[in-house]
Amino acid sequence: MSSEGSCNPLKKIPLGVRAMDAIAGTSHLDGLNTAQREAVQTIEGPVLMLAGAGTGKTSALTSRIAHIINEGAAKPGNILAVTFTNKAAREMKDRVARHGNADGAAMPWLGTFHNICNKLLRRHAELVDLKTNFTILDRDDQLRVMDQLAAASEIDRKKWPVRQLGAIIDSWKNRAWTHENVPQSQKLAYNSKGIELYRQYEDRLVELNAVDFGNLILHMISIFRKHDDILEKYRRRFQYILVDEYQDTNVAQYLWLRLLADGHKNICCVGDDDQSIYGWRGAEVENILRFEKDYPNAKVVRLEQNYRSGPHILSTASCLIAKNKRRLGKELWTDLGEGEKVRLACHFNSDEEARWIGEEIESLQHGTRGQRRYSPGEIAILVRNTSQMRAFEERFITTGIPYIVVGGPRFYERMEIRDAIAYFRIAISPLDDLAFDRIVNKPKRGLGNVAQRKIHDAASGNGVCLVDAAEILMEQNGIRGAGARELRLLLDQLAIWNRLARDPKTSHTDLAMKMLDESGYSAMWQKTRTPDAPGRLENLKELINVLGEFENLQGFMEHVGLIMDNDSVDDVEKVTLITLHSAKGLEYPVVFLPGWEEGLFPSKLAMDEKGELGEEEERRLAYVGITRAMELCTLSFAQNRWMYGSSSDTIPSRFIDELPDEHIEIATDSGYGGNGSGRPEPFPDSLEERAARADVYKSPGWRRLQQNRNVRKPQLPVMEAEICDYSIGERVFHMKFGYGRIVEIDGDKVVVDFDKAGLKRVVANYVFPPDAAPL
DNA sequence: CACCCATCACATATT
DNA sequence: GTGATGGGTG
Repeated sequence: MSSEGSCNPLKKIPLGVRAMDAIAGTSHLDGLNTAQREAVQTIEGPVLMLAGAGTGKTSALTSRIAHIINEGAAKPGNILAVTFTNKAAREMKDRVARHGNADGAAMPWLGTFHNICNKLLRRHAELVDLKTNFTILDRDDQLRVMDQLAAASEIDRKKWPVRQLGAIIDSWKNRAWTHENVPQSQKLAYNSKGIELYRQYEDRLVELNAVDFGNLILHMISIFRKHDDILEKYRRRFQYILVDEYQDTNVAQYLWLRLLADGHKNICCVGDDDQSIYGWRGAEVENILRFEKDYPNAKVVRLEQNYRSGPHILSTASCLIAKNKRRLGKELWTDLGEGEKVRLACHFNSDEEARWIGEEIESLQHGTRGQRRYSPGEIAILVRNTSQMRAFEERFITTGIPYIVVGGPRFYERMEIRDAIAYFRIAISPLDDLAFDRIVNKPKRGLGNVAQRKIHDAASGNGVCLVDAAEILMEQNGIRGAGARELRLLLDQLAIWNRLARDPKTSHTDLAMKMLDESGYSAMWQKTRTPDAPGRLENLKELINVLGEFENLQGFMEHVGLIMDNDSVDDVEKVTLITLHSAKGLEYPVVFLPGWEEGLFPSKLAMDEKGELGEEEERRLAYVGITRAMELCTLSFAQNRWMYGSSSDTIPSRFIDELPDEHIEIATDSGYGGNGSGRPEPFPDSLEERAARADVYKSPGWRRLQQNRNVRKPQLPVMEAEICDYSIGERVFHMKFGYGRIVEIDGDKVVVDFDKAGLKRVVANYVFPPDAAPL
C-alpha cells in the first residue's frame, strides 16, 4: 500500500471562511463559499466550473440560475439548463422553484439533452421527414429493427450478433456521424455491412416515424446546420446556457451545445474530470479538457471544499485518484471533524461477503458498533455490476432486511410494461409495425410464426403496414381456422381503440384499461401461476396510475421513452442496492463497496477494450464510489466468487494496493484476512484450512446478530398473527420464490420446498397462505 | 400451433 | 443461474 503524505486534507483548514461568506449578499448567495460565489456571479461569457465530488455544485448551479433571473439579465424562459439524468433535472427543478418567488410559474428550460431535443424536434419534425408524433425507440426496439434488416441481408447473426451492430451504430451516432459521413476507416465494421445497414436502419426509422436516442440529438444538429433561421431563433431564445456533468457529454452533444452557444458564448459548464465514467457510452473527457481552447476568455473556477465526506474517506479517494495520469487536478479538502477511517474487509467468498455486510447493516441499525444508529435508508451498497446484487438480495430476503434495487431492470423495460405500451402505441398509430409485432400473439391468439410471416410478406408485397396487410390477408382468406377468427377480432378491436384514442371525450386511462382488458392481456397474467405473475399485474396497475399523471396517451408516449429513472431512489425505509454508475450524484451516510477484485473491479472487459484508459476510468469509478460516503465507508473483496453458477478464485483489486494505510482500518477478524496488513493471506490449499478461515460464526458481528434477532421487530408490515402459525406440509406463497410447501419449522424461520426455487430457509413473516398473499 | 424440455451462450455500466 | 432458441410431441 502506498503511504504518500500528499493526501491529507486536514492540513488546509480555512477558519471562518463560510462565516465570512454569509455576511451580506442577496438571499440566493447565502451559504455559498468564495469559489461558488464567483461561479454564480460571473454571468456573462463562458465559465467552466470544475466541481469535485460533494463540493456543492448543484447549489452553485441553481444559485446561478436564480442570480441570472434576479439580476434581470434574462427571463426564466430564456435560460437553458441541461443535465445528464432525469433525476438530476428533477432535483434542479425543485431547487430552482424553491429559489424563485412564490409565483414561480415561469421556469427555465431544464432537462436532459434527450429531453430538450425531444421537445425541439417535435416542433420541427417535418424537416427530417418525421411527423410530430414520432415514437422514441428504446434499445429493444432498435435491435428488433436491426435484426430484421440483418436477416434480410442474409447475415449470420450467430457470428455477428445484432447487439454488436447496435453498439457500432450507437458509437457512430455518439460521434455525430450520420450514415452519409461515417469515415472510410469504419467500412469493415460488422462484416463490412455496417455502413449499409446503418443507412437501411435510418430509412426504416423514417418509415416507422420513429427515432432512437442518438437521433434526437443528430436530427437537431442537422436542422440547426441546414436552417440558419431556426438556429438563430434558438440562439436568441437561450441567452444563457448551463450544462451539468459536462465530462459526460459526447461529441454529438458537444456539437449541439456549440451550435447554440457560439453566438453569445454565455455558457457555463460544470463538471469533474475525475468523475468521468461514461467513456464507454461515447463521453469524451476531451470536451472538458478542451473548454479553455474552445472559449479562450473562459473563466475557470475550481470548487474544492467538500461538504460531504469525513477526512479519512476524502483522503482515501484523493489518494486513489491521484494515480491517474490524465486529469486536470484538484485538491479536495474539508473542515469536517475527525470521522471514521475507511474500513477494509476480506471474505472467503461472495456469499460470505453478503452475509457479513448484512450483519454489519443490522449492527448499524441498532447502534451496536458504538456509533449512532443508522436507518436502512441511510445505507447503500454500491456494486460494479448488477450480477453482484443477487447475493445481497437473497441474504436480505432471508434475514428480513428491507431493500430496494436501483439500476436493475427499469420499470419501463419490464416485459409486461412494454407489452402494454405496445397496445397503447398501436392504438395511437396503426402504422406502428413494431408495436403490432409485439402484441399480435400476446395473449396467444393462435397466430404463430407461420401466420406472422404471412402478414409480413403481405406487408412488404403491398408496401403497407402490418395492420393493413393483415386486413388484406383476411379478405383473401389467407389465414384460416381459429387464428383467423382471433385476428378478425383483434383488427376490429384495433379499429375501435384507434377511434377512441382520437376521441377527446374518452379518458385515456379508461381506454388503457379497456385495451388491457378486452385484449385479454390482463387475463393472461391472471391465469399465469408463476411466482412473478402477481408482481406483473401490480406493475400494470402502477402503469395505469402513472398514465393518470399525463394529459393523454400521446403525452404519455412522448415522455415514456425518456423517463428511464427509478423513482424511488430516496426511500427512507430501505437499504439501497445500486450500481456504481447510477450512484453518481447521490450520497449516503453509510456506503459498502463489495467486490473489489481483479476482473470484476477493475472490470476485465473495460481493461481489455481500452487498456490503460480503461483502467483509469475504472479508477474514477472507484473514486465516485468512495466519495458517495459521508460517514462510514467499507470496502471489501472475496477470495472466491460465484459466477455462471460455479465459483472461481479471485485476487484482490489493484485498487486495494493503492489505498493509503494511514486512512484504512481492517474490519475482518483475525483468522481471515486480518493479518494486519489488509492484504489477504495466501489462499490455503487444504479444505480444513479453508473451512477454518471461513468461520465467521465466531465473529462479534455474528453474535450480536444472534442477540439482536430475538428482540427485533418485523420490519415490513406483515400479518403479525401469522408468525409461525404454519404446520409442516402446508402450502405457502413467497414474494420472491413463489409457491412451495413447508418442510421444517425453526423458530421464526421456516424451511420451504419451493416449486421453482427448491429448498430455502426463509423468515416465516415472509411467507403467506396462498390466498392471503398480498398483491 | 402450443407446450414442454433440452441446449446454449451468456452479463460493465445507460440516455 | 437466466433467458433465448430449437426440436419433438400432442
